Amino acid sequence: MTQETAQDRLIEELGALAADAPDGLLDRIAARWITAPSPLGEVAAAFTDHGVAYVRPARGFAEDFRKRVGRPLLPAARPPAGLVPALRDGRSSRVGLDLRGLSDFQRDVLLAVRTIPRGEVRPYGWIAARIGRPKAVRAVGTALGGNPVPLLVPCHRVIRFDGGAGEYMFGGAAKERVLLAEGVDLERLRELARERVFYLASDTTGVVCFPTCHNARRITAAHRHGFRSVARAEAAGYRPCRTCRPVAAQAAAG
DNA sequence: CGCATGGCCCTTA
DNA sequence: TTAAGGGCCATGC
Repeated sequence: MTQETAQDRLIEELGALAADAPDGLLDRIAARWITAPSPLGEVAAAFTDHGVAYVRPARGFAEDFRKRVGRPLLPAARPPAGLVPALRDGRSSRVGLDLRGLSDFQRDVLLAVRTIPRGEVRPYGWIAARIGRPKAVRAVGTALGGNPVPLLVPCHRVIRFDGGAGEYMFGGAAKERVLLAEGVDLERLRELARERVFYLASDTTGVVCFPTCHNARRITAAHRHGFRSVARAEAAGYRPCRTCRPVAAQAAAG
């Protein structure tokens, strides 16, 4: 018998045991799941008593879950509060997550990504800087590739510094589609990038932002100035926005 | 500019 | 235990 078959058998038996257990115990052993519409199509979400642990397309979900999480999976009577709207349009970010079993690094990455507001994007390097590992840029991408809860941890809002969408577990096109649904104009970001503009500043507030920061979007054309780096903006007398925190992606960039 | 390359660091096989 | 490689990025032609 292969190891995988043995493992499947074990999971199945655990599930059978769990089915007869009292409710409280059951919910500590098994996960529950629901399906819901999302910009990626119909998705399913599995949750434990700690929070949502896994989100993937509804098609083939149970098998994906078994491979990745390996814990009995039972249907849920109702989803946790806020989950369905969060999956539908990414507006509610208050859904509890079960991130046990992840590395510290991956958890740090996911929690940082969760702070990116709907309608905005940040580069991979910004996440790296935020978690105190400014050089672990590629590793951030690796960590996001393993995001167990896409949409809830909005990894689609992390893009390349040059305005390219970058990779995505469901493909780059899907990433652009989700961002478009959230109101992000990637085309404009790429245009700016072509002119070497990665930050926008306002000469009325003296603040420099990432272009998608809601503060940056209110700058009128007459007062808007583009910059190639935070360092250059600071040299021109601007300070980084305290909302979007455009820390210098790389210290050397001048 | 567009492309290639080298550095970086976490994860997996 | 190690080595290879990835959802990147700055730099050098």
